[in-house]
Amino acid sequence: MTTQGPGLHTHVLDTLGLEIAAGEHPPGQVLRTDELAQRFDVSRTVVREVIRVLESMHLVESRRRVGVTVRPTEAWNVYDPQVIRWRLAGADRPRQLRSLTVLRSAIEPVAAGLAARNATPEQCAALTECALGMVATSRGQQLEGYLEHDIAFHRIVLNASGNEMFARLGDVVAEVLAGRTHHQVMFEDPDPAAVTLHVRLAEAVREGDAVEAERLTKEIAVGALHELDVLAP
Amino acid sequence: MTTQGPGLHTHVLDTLGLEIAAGEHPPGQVLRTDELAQRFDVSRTVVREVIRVLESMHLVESRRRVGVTVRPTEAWNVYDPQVIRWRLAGADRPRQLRSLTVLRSAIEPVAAGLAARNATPEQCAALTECALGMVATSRGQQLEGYLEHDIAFHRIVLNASGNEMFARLGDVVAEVLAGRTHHQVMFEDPDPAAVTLHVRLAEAVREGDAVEAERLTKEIAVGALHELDVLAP
DNA sequence: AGGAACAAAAAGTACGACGTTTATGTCACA
DNA sequence: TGTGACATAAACGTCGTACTTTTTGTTCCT
Repeated sequence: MTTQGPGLHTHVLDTLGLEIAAGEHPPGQVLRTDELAQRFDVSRTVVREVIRVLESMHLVESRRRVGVTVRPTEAWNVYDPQVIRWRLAGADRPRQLRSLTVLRSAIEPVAAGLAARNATPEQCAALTECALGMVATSRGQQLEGYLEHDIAFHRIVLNASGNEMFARLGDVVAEVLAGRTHHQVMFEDPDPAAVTLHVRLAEAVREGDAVEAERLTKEIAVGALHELDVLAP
Repeated sequence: MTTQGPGLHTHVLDTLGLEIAAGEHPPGQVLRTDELAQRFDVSRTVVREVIRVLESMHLVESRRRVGVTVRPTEAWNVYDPQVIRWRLAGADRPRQLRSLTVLRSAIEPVAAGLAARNATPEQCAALTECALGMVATSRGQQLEGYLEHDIAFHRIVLNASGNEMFARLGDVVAEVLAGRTHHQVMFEDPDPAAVTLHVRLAEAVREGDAVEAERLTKEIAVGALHELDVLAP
């Protein structure tokens, strides 16, 4: 997936963002707007708009008389879903996947605890449905279907937490889960233990058992971390 | 604080971002680039660049023949420090402060635990120094000095965790702490219990006691949450 | 009523010109 | 030889205009 619809601007932005995230333009390198316009065969107007967006993500910095400088990684807006996507597509996907999974392991247990207190009946029902969907697709190479339910499940938990910051992490989680499924062991069925944990988590949330929900989510998280440890360098 | 240096672009971006974050342009409202150009007395070029940045933050959506539509809050990139600053300056600062504090309460304990394992001697020393600075400024209306040390302290912990996603949350924490200090009880000295907890946390990190570091940070977090509950609606 | 052709509105794109800042080199002077 | 003022040029910043494309509303014909 590149990004969205048509548009000259979109193409240039996506290409440049991908390149920078991949480290093809090391920090400190300067890009000239004229050169970029020539390279992509677009007007300087389009390039400038792209630069402005990249600048708002702190991927580059534009200064007069010097040009557009690529900024070091520490400056990047690493929570921007767009940036995350670019980085996950690049070379250090493993590193990125790991740090995002650690982030999940911090957030999701707390979110699950809150969800147990705040989830609406509709959310509980949807959660149970997702868990059942995971069970149904957990065997026989139905990884795409499983992934879909898995993403939906975690998204519901984050939304049900009632905290806006948690809810907006749904996209990040989706990227992580998708990345994990698509770039690691496509030949194995998901861990049965994880499936069970999700089912029990749906129950705990439905029953309003916050501490159990938090505990189960922590277990899911450590499972995910362990999975990364065995499957990645 | 508006944002950064000079530049026509910066001014328009900041003004519009502030207005949208404040809800002055409700979701669904359409802005026309020509109108904006007229209003700010700048060229359409400048307006378009601003729109593109706003669009990358998912604050607006630009479509042909219809105009620039303001998007609902759920779509916003609420992790973008710029967006956070805009929202914190607006009307629903209390709500925002609360959800950010909950986020902190999820992240920082885990980060502190990691910091206890990974912190370098230099980081430990800096941490202790910050804690001492907090003690020194904890009495006698030195709130600005205290804030400075407090921010530095938490930033070090997040950095020392070794996780990039945690580290990049330093700016958010800084905004929260600053917002809390500047918009609530400026007349009271900080809670002595909190000061003690920070000192003990610095010790725990230095000694590599991860579980104690996590526990102490949780205590700090519940203290902050409680403080919000008594001081805000 | 239904659909197809058409017209208008707004953003998207391009281009060329000029302004502004600032890194850098040069020259004079001590 | 070193230092400071000054000129220069390179890059981005801003502007105005003209043209293109897409979407949408309207009108007219069947």
